[in-house]
Amino acid sequence: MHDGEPRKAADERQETEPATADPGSRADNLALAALLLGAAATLVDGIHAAVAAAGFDDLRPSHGFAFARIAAGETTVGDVAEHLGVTKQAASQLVEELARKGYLTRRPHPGDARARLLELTARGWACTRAADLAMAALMEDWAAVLGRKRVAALRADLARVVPSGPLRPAAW
Amino acid sequence: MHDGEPRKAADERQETEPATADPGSRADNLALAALLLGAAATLVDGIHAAVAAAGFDDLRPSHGFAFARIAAGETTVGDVAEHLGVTKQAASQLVEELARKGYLTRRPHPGDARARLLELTARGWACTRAADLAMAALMEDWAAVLGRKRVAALRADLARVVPSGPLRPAAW
DNA sequence: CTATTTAGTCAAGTCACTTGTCTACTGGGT
DNA sequence: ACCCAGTAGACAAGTGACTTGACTAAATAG
Repeated sequence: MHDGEPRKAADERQETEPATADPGSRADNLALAALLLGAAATLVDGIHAAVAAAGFDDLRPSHGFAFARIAAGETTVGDVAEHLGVTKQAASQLVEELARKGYLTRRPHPGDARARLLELTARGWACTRAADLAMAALMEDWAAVLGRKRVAALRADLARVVPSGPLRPAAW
Repeated sequence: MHDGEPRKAADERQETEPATADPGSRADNLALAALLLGAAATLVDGIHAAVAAAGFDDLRPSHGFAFARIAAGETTVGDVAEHLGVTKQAASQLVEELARKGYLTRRPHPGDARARLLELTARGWACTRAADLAMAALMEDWAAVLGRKRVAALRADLARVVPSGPLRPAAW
Protein backbone atom coordinates (compact mmCIF):
# COMPACT_ATOMS: atom_id res chain seq x y z
CA MET A 1 0.00 0.00 0.00
CA HIS A 2 1.26 3.35 -1.02
CA ASP A 3 4.71 2.13 -1.81
CA GLY A 4 7.00 3.83 -4.25
CA GLU A 5 5.62 6.46 -6.53
CA PRO A 6 2.50 8.37 -5.74
CA ARG A 7 3.18 10.00 -9.08
CA LYS A 8 1.04 8.54 -11.75
CA ALA A 9 2.50 5.80 -13.89
CA ALA A 10 -0.73 5.21 -15.75
CA ASP A 11 -1.14 5.60 -19.46
CA GLU A 12 -4.68 6.83 -19.18
CA ARG A 13 -5.64 10.44 -19.47
CA GLN A 14 -6.17 11.96 -16.09
CA GLU A 15 -4.47 15.32 -16.32
CA THR A 16 -7.83 17.00 -16.21
CA GLU A 17 -7.82 16.80 -12.43
CA PRO A 18 -4.93 17.52 -10.08
CA ALA A 19 -3.38 14.15 -9.42
CA THR A 20 -1.90 15.22 -6.14
CA ALA A 21 -5.25 15.88 -4.56
CA ASP A 22 -6.91 13.21 -2.49
CA PRO A 23 -7.71 10.05 -4.40
CA GLY A 24 -11.36 10.32 -3.55
CA SER A 25 -13.17 11.45 -0.48
CA ARG A 26 -13.30 9.33 2.61
CA ALA A 27 -16.95 8.69 1.87
CA ASP A 28 -16.09 7.52 -1.63
CA ASN A 29 -13.42 5.17 -0.36
CA LEU A 30 -15.76 3.79 2.22
CA ALA A 31 -18.47 3.39 -0.39
CA LEU A 32 -16.20 1.46 -2.73
CA ALA A 33 -15.01 -0.72 0.12
CA ALA A 34 -18.60 -1.43 1.11
CA LEU A 35 -19.48 -2.23 -2.48
CA LEU A 36 -16.61 -4.67 -2.89
CA LEU A 37 -17.46 -6.45 0.33
CA GLY A 38 -21.11 -6.39 -0.61
CA ALA A 39 -20.36 -7.78 -4.05
CA ALA A 40 -18.35 -10.64 -2.59
CA ALA A 41 -21.05 -11.37 -0.04
CA THR A 42 -23.77 -11.25 -2.69
CA LEU A 43 -21.82 -13.69 -4.80
CA VAL A 44 -21.12 -16.18 -2.06
CA ASP A 45 -24.53 -15.95 -0.46
CA GLY A 46 -26.32 -16.13 -3.81
CA ILE A 47 -24.44 -19.20 -4.93
CA HIS A 48 -24.84 -20.81 -1.54
CA ALA A 49 -28.57 -20.18 -1.53
CA ALA A 50 -28.99 -21.50 -5.08
CA VAL A 51 -26.99 -24.62 -4.33
CA ALA A 52 -29.00 -25.22 -1.18
CA ALA A 53 -32.24 -24.70 -3.12
CA ALA A 54 -31.04 -27.29 -5.63
CA GLY A 55 -31.07 -29.88 -2.86
CA PHE A 56 -27.52 -29.60 -1.58
CA ASP A 57 -28.50 -28.03 1.70
CA ASP A 58 -25.90 -29.77 3.85
CA LEU A 59 -23.01 -27.66 2.61
CA ARG A 60 -21.45 -24.43 3.77
CA PRO A 61 -19.97 -21.84 1.41
CA SER A 62 -16.42 -22.81 2.28
CA HIS A 63 -17.10 -26.33 1.02
CA GLY A 64 -17.53 -24.82 -2.42
CA PHE A 65 -13.97 -23.56 -2.34
CA ALA A 66 -12.80 -27.09 -1.69
CA PHE A 67 -14.97 -28.32 -4.56
CA ALA A 68 -13.33 -25.83 -6.89
CA ARG A 69 -9.91 -27.27 -6.09
CA ILE A 70 -10.97 -30.91 -6.23
CA ALA A 71 -12.81 -30.40 -9.51
CA ALA A 72 -9.53 -29.20 -11.01
CA GLY A 73 -8.27 -32.76 -10.67
CA GLU A 74 -5.29 -34.51 -9.07
CA THR A 75 -6.07 -33.22 -5.60
CA THR A 76 -4.95 -34.48 -2.22
CA VAL A 77 -5.92 -33.46 1.29
CA GLY A 78 -2.76 -31.42 1.52
CA ASP A 79 -3.66 -29.56 -1.65
CA VAL A 80 -7.05 -28.69 -0.19
CA ALA A 81 -5.41 -27.49 3.01
CA GLU A 82 -3.04 -25.20 1.15
CA HIS A 83 -5.80 -23.97 -1.16
CA LEU A 84 -8.13 -23.09 1.70
CA GLY A 85 -5.38 -21.72 3.91
CA VAL A 86 -6.07 -24.06 6.81
CA THR A 87 -4.17 -26.88 8.49
CA LYS A 88 -4.06 -30.37 7.03
CA GLN A 89 -6.10 -31.56 9.99
CA ALA A 90 -8.89 -29.12 9.21
CA ALA A 91 -8.82 -30.09 5.54
CA SER A 92 -8.88 -33.75 6.52
CA GLN A 93 -11.98 -33.21 8.63
CA LEU A 94 -13.67 -31.25 5.85
CA VAL A 95 -12.87 -33.95 3.29
CA GLU A 96 -14.07 -36.65 5.66
CA GLU A 97 -17.36 -34.79 6.02
CA LEU A 98 -17.78 -34.36 2.27
CA ALA A 99 -17.01 -38.04 1.72
CA ARG A 100 -19.52 -39.07 4.39
CA LYS A 101 -22.16 -36.94 2.71
CA GLY A 102 -21.45 -38.52 -0.63
CA TYR A 103 -19.86 -35.64 -2.48
CA LEU A 104 -16.46 -37.19 -3.07
CA THR A 105 -14.46 -40.38 -2.81
CA ARG A 106 -10.92 -41.06 -1.69
CA ARG A 107 -8.88 -43.51 -3.71
CA PRO A 108 -5.25 -44.51 -3.27
CA HIS A 109 -2.73 -42.37 -5.05
CA PRO A 110 -1.13 -44.38 -7.86
CA GLY A 111 2.36 -43.12 -7.23
CA ASP A 112 2.35 -42.51 -3.46
CA ALA A 113 0.86 -44.97 -1.01
CA ARG A 114 0.65 -42.32 1.70
CA ALA A 115 -1.54 -39.95 -0.30
CA ARG A 116 -5.16 -40.35 -1.33
CA LEU A 117 -6.59 -38.79 -4.46
CA LEU A 118 -9.87 -36.95 -4.06
CA GLU A 119 -12.51 -37.28 -6.75
CA LEU A 120 -15.97 -35.80 -6.94
CA THR A 121 -18.87 -38.21 -7.14
CA ALA A 122 -21.82 -37.69 -9.48
CA ARG A 123 -23.47 -35.82 -6.62
CA GLY A 124 -20.38 -33.70 -6.23
CA TRP A 125 -20.37 -32.83 -9.92
CA ALA A 126 -24.08 -32.04 -9.84
CA CYS A 127 -23.46 -29.65 -6.96
CA THR A 128 -20.58 -28.01 -8.81
CA ARG A 129 -22.78 -27.60 -11.87
CA ALA A 130 -25.51 -25.98 -9.75
CA ALA A 131 -22.98 -23.53 -8.38
CA ASP A 132 -21.75 -22.70 -11.88
CA LEU A 133 -25.29 -22.10 -13.06
CA ALA A 134 -26.01 -19.82 -10.13
CA MET A 135 -22.85 -17.86 -10.78
CA ALA A 136 -23.68 -17.55 -14.48
CA ALA A 137 -27.21 -16.41 -13.62
CA LEU A 138 -25.85 -13.74 -11.32
CA MET A 139 -23.43 -12.53 -13.97
CA GLU A 140 -26.31 -12.47 -16.43
CA ASP A 141 -28.18 -10.19 -14.05
CA TRP A 142 -25.19 -7.91 -13.88
CA ALA A 143 -24.84 -7.90 -17.65
CA ALA A 144 -28.51 -7.04 -17.98
CA VAL A 145 -27.96 -3.94 -15.87
CA LEU A 146 -24.49 -2.83 -16.92
CA GLY A 147 -24.07 -4.40 -20.31
CA ARG A 148 -21.45 -6.98 -21.15
CA LYS A 149 -18.80 -4.44 -22.00
CA ARG A 150 -18.90 -2.84 -18.58
CA VAL A 151 -18.84 -6.22 -16.89
CA ALA A 152 -15.80 -7.09 -18.94
CA ALA A 153 -14.25 -3.74 -18.03
CA LEU A 154 -14.96 -4.47 -14.39
CA ARG A 155 -13.15 -7.77 -14.70
CA ALA A 156 -10.23 -6.24 -16.56
CA ASP A 157 -9.82 -3.35 -14.13
CA LEU A 158 -9.96 -5.56 -11.09
CA ALA A 159 -7.45 -7.90 -12.66
CA ARG A 160 -5.00 -5.04 -12.81
CA VAL A 161 -5.21 -4.10 -9.13
CA VAL A 162 -6.08 -7.34 -7.35
CA PRO A 163 -3.23 -9.76 -6.71
CA SER A 164 -4.14 -13.17 -8.07
CA GLY A 165 -4.73 -15.67 -5.34
CA PRO A 166 -6.07 -19.16 -4.82
CA LEU A 167 -9.74 -18.19 -4.37
CA ARG A 168 -9.97 -19.11 -0.74
CA PRO A 169 -12.83 -18.40 1.65
CA ALA A 170 -12.83 -15.24 3.67
CA ALA A 171 -11.20 -15.47 7.06
CA TRP A 172 -12.56 -12.49 8.95
CA MET B 1 -13.35 -29.91 -14.76
CA HIS B 2 -14.97 -28.84 -17.96
CA ASP B 3 -16.45 -32.21 -18.76
CA GLY B 4 -19.61 -31.24 -16.94
CA GLU B 5 -21.17 -29.05 -19.55
CA PRO B 6 -19.82 -28.47 -23.00
CA ARG B 7 -23.42 -27.45 -23.61
CA LYS B 8 -23.65 -23.88 -24.71
CA ALA B 9 -27.24 -23.41 -23.55
CA ALA B 10 -28.13 -21.22 -26.48
CA ASP B 11 -31.23 -19.62 -25.13
CA GLU B 12 -34.26 -18.95 -27.26
CA ARG B 13 -33.95 -15.27 -26.63
CA GLN B 14 -33.03 -13.44 -29.80
CA GLU B 15 -31.02 -10.27 -29.97
CA THR B 16 -33.84 -8.27 -28.48
CA GLU B 17 -31.30 -7.31 -25.87
CA PRO B 18 -27.78 -8.12 -26.91
CA ALA B 19 -26.50 -7.18 -23.48
CA THR B 20 -28.42 -10.00 -21.84
CA ALA B 21 -27.51 -12.75 -24.24
CA ASP B 22 -24.35 -14.50 -23.17
CA PRO B 23 -23.07 -13.31 -19.85
CA GLY B 24 -19.59 -14.55 -20.56
CA SER B 25 -17.79 -17.85 -20.42
CA ARG B 26 -17.61 -19.96 -17.32
CA ALA B 27 -13.94 -19.11 -17.03
CA ASP B 28 -14.74 -15.41 -17.22
CA ASN B 29 -17.41 -15.71 -14.56
CA LEU B 30 -15.07 -17.61 -12.32
CA ALA B 31 -12.35 -15.07 -12.91
CA LEU B 32 -14.61 -12.17 -11.98
CA ALA B 33 -15.82 -14.00 -8.90
CA ALA B 34 -12.25 -14.69 -7.86
CA LEU B 35 -11.33 -11.06 -8.43
CA LEU B 36 -14.21 -9.77 -6.34
CA LEU B 37 -13.39 -12.11 -3.48
CA GLY B 38 -9.73 -11.26 -3.87
CA ALA B 39 -10.45 -7.54 -3.83
CA ALA B 40 -12.49 -7.85 -0.65
CA ALA B 41 -9.80 -9.96 0.97
CA THR B 42 -7.07 -7.55 -0.11
CA LEU B 43 -9.02 -4.67 1.36
CA VAL B 44 -9.74 -6.30 4.69
CA ASP B 45 -6.33 -7.88 5.10
CA GLY B 46 -4.55 -4.72 4.02
CA ILE B 47 -6.42 -2.52 6.46
CA HIS B 48 -6.04 -5.07 9.22
CA ALA B 49 -2.31 -5.35 8.66
CA ALA B 50 -1.86 -1.56 8.58
CA VAL B 51 -3.90 -1.10 11.76
CA ALA B 52 -1.91 -3.82 13.48
CA ALA B 53 1.34 -2.22 12.31
CA ALA B 54 0.16 1.08 13.78
CA GLY B 55 0.16 -0.55 17.21
CA PHE B 56 -3.40 -1.83 17.40
CA ASP B 57 -2.44 -5.46 17.17
CA ASP B 58 -5.05 -6.79 19.54
CA LEU B 59 -7.93 -6.40 17.11
CA ARG B 60 -9.48 -8.66 14.53
CA PRO B 61 -10.95 -7.41 11.24
CA SER B 62 -14.51 -7.85 12.41
CA HIS B 63 -13.83 -5.38 15.22
CA GLY B 64 -13.36 -2.75 12.56
CA PHE B 65 -16.91 -3.25 11.38
CA ALA B 66 -18.10 -2.55 14.90
CA PHE B 67 -15.91 0.56 15.01
CA ALA B 68 -17.51 1.81 11.81
CA ARG B 69 -20.93 1.63 13.41
CA ILE B 70 -19.89 3.08 16.75
CA ALA B 71 -18.02 5.93 15.09
CA ALA B 72 -21.26 6.92 13.39
CA GLY B 73 -22.56 7.89 16.82
CA GLU B 74 -25.55 7.10 19.01
CA THR B 75 -24.82 3.39 19.08
CA THR B 76 -26.00 0.70 21.50
CA VAL B 77 -25.04 -2.95 21.84
CA GLY B 78 -28.19 -3.90 19.98
CA ASP B 79 -27.23 -1.64 17.10
CA VAL B 80 -23.85 -3.33 16.87
CA ALA B 81 -25.52 -6.73 16.90
CA GLU B 82 -27.85 -5.83 14.06
CA HIS B 83 -25.07 -4.15 12.12
CA LEU B 84 -22.76 -7.16 12.36
CA GLY B 85 -25.50 -9.69 11.85
CA VAL B 86 -24.86 -11.53 15.10
CA THR B 87 -26.80 -12.03 18.32
CA LYS B 88 -26.94 -9.39 21.00
CA GLN B 89 -24.96 -11.69 23.25
CA ALA B 90 -22.13 -11.91 20.76
CA ALA B 91 -22.17 -8.14 20.30
CA SER B 92 -22.14 -7.70 24.06
CA GLN B 93 -19.08 -9.90 24.37
CA LEU B 94 -17.34 -8.05 21.54
CA VAL B 95 -18.12 -4.67 23.11
CA GLU B 96 -16.95 -5.90 26.50
CA GLU B 97 -13.67 -6.95 24.94
CA LEU B 98 -13.20 -3.62 23.16
CA ALA B 99 -14.00 -1.75 26.37
CA ARG B 100 -11.54 -3.88 28.34
CA LYS B 101 -8.86 -3.10 25.77
CA GLY B 102 -9.56 0.61 26.01
CA TYR B 103 -11.09 1.28 22.62
CA LEU B 104 -14.51 2.40 23.81
CA THR B 105 -16.52 3.31 26.86
CA ARG B 106 -20.09 2.56 27.87
CA ARG B 107 -22.13 5.32 29.39
CA PRO B 108 -25.77 5.29 30.43
CA HIS B 109 -28.26 6.18 27.75
CA PRO B 110 -29.87 9.54 28.60
CA GLY B 111 -33.38 8.50 27.61
CA ASP B 112 -33.42 4.76 28.39
CA ALA B 113 -31.99 3.35 31.60
CA ARG B 114 -31.76 -0.14 30.08
CA ALA B 115 -29.49 0.87 27.22
CA ARG B 116 -25.87 1.99 27.29
CA LEU B 117 -24.38 4.31 24.70
CA LEU B 118 -21.09 3.26 23.17
CA GLU B 119 -18.42 5.86 22.53
CA LEU B 120 -14.95 5.51 21.11
CA THR B 121 -12.06 6.55 23.30
CA ALA B 122 -9.08 8.51 22.00
CA ARG B 123 -7.45 5.17 21.32
CA GLY B 124 -10.52 4.02 19.46
CA TRP B 125 -10.52 7.13 17.29
CA ALA B 126 -6.80 6.76 16.60
CA CYS B 127 -7.42 3.22 15.44
CA THR B 128 -10.28 4.34 13.21
CA ARG B 129 -8.05 7.01 11.73
CA ALA B 130 -5.35 4.45 10.99
CA ALA B 131 -7.87 2.29 9.20
CA ASP B 132 -9.08 5.24 7.14
CA LEU B 133 -5.52 6.11 6.17
CA ALA B 134 -4.83 2.54 5.11
CA MET B 135 -7.97 2.46 3.03
CA ALA B 136 -7.14 5.77 1.40
CA ALA B 137 -3.62 4.56 0.64
CA LEU B 138 -4.96 1.44 -0.99
CA MET B 139 -7.36 3.45 -3.10
CA GLU B 140 -4.50 5.72 -4.06
CA ASP B 141 -2.62 2.68 -5.30
CA TRP B 142 -5.59 1.65 -7.36
CA ALA B 143 -5.95 5.14 -8.77
CA ALA B 144 -2.28 5.12 -9.69
CA VAL B 145 -2.81 1.99 -11.76
CA LEU B 146 -6.25 2.53 -13.20
CA GLY B 147 -6.67 6.26 -13.10
CA ARG B 148 -9.17 8.10 -11.05
CA LYS B 149 -11.91 7.89 -13.63
CA ARG B 150 -11.85 4.12 -13.86
CA VAL B 151 -11.91 3.80 -10.08
CA ALA B 152 -14.94 6.05 -10.05
CA ALA B 153 -16.49 3.95 -12.82
CA LEU B 154 -15.80 0.84 -10.78
CA ARG B 155 -17.62 2.36 -7.86
CA ALA B 156 -20.51 3.55 -9.99
CA ASP B 157 -20.95 0.22 -11.78
CA LEU B 158 -20.81 -1.79 -8.58
CA ALA B 159 -23.34 0.55 -7.01
CA ARG B 160 -25.78 -0.37 -9.74
CA VAL B 161 -25.58 -4.14 -9.24
CA VAL B 162 -24.72 -4.59 -5.58
CA PRO B 163 -27.58 -4.27 -3.10
CA SER B 164 -26.70 -1.74 -0.44
CA GLY B 165 -26.10 -3.36 2.90
CA PRO B 166 -24.76 -2.54 6.34
CA LEU B 167 -21.09 -3.33 5.62
CA ARG B 168 -20.88 -6.37 7.80
CA PRO B 169 -18.04 -8.87 8.05
CA ALA B 170 -18.02 -11.93 5.87
CA ALA B 171 -19.62 -15.00 7.35
CA TRP B 172 -18.19 -17.84 5.34
C1' DC C 1 20.27 -49.31 5.78
C1' DT C 2 19.46 -45.66 8.73
C1' DA C 3 17.67 -40.89 9.16
C1' DT C 4 14.77 -37.29 7.82
C1' DT C 5 10.88 -35.56 5.57
C1' DT C 6 6.09 -35.94 4.03
C1' DA C 7 0.84 -37.42 3.77
C1' DG C 8 -2.62 -38.23 6.60
C1' DT C 9 -5.21 -39.23 10.81
C1' DC C 10 -6.44 -39.31 15.91
C1' DA C 11 -6.98 -36.73 20.06
C1' DA C 12 -7.52 -32.78 22.75
C1' DG C 13 -7.78 -27.88 23.38
C1' DT C 14 -9.38 -23.12 21.78
C1' DC C 15 -12.46 -19.51 20.86
C1' DA C 16 -15.89 -16.97 18.62
C1' DC C 17 -20.05 -17.76 18.22
C1' DT C 18 -24.85 -19.86 19.56
C1' DT C 19 -29.21 -20.90 22.53
C1' DG C 20 -31.24 -20.50 26.96
C1' DT C 21 -32.25 -17.89 31.00
C1' DC C 22 -32.32 -14.07 33.86
C1' DT C 23 -32.89 -9.03 35.60
C1' DA C 24 -34.10 -4.45 34.80
C1' DC C 25 -36.53 -1.04 32.46
C1' DT C 26 -40.06 0.81 28.98
C1' DG C 27 -44.43 1.82 27.23
C1' DG C 28 -49.13 0.90 25.82
C1' DG C 29 -54.01 -0.52 27.36
C1' DT C 30 -58.01 -1.10 29.98
C1' DA D 1 -52.14 3.64 38.87
C1' DC D 2 -51.63 -0.77 37.60
C1' DC D 3 -50.57 -4.71 34.84
C1' DC D 4 -47.98 -6.93 31.31
C1' DA D 5 -46.02 -7.83 26.85
C1' DG D 6 -41.87 -6.11 24.72
C1' DT D 7 -37.03 -4.58 24.80
C1' DA D 8 -31.86 -3.82 26.35
C1' DG D 9 -28.39 -6.16 28.11
C1' DA D 10 -25.58 -9.56 30.68
C1' DC D 11 -24.58 -14.35 32.65
C1' DA D 12 -24.10 -19.23 31.77
C1' DA D 13 -23.63 -23.24 29.16
C1' DG D 14 -23.29 -25.56 24.76
C1' DT D 15 -21.67 -25.86 19.77
C1' DG D 16 -18.66 -26.36 15.97
C1' DA D 17 -15.07 -25.17 13.04
C1' DC D 18 -10.89 -24.49 13.73
C1' DT D 19 -6.14 -25.10 16.20
C1' DT D 20 -1.80 -27.51 18.32
C1' DG D 21 0.25 -31.87 19.58
C1' DA D 22 1.32 -36.64 18.94
C1' DC D 23 1.44 -40.49 16.12
C1' DT D 24 1.74 -44.10 11.96
C1' DA D 25 3.16 -45.22 7.60
C1' DA D 26 5.45 -44.37 3.42
C1' DA D 27 8.72 -41.82 0.53
C1' DT D 28 13.35 -39.98 0.08
C1' DA D 29 18.08 -38.44 1.13
C1' DG D 30 22.82 -39.72 2.48
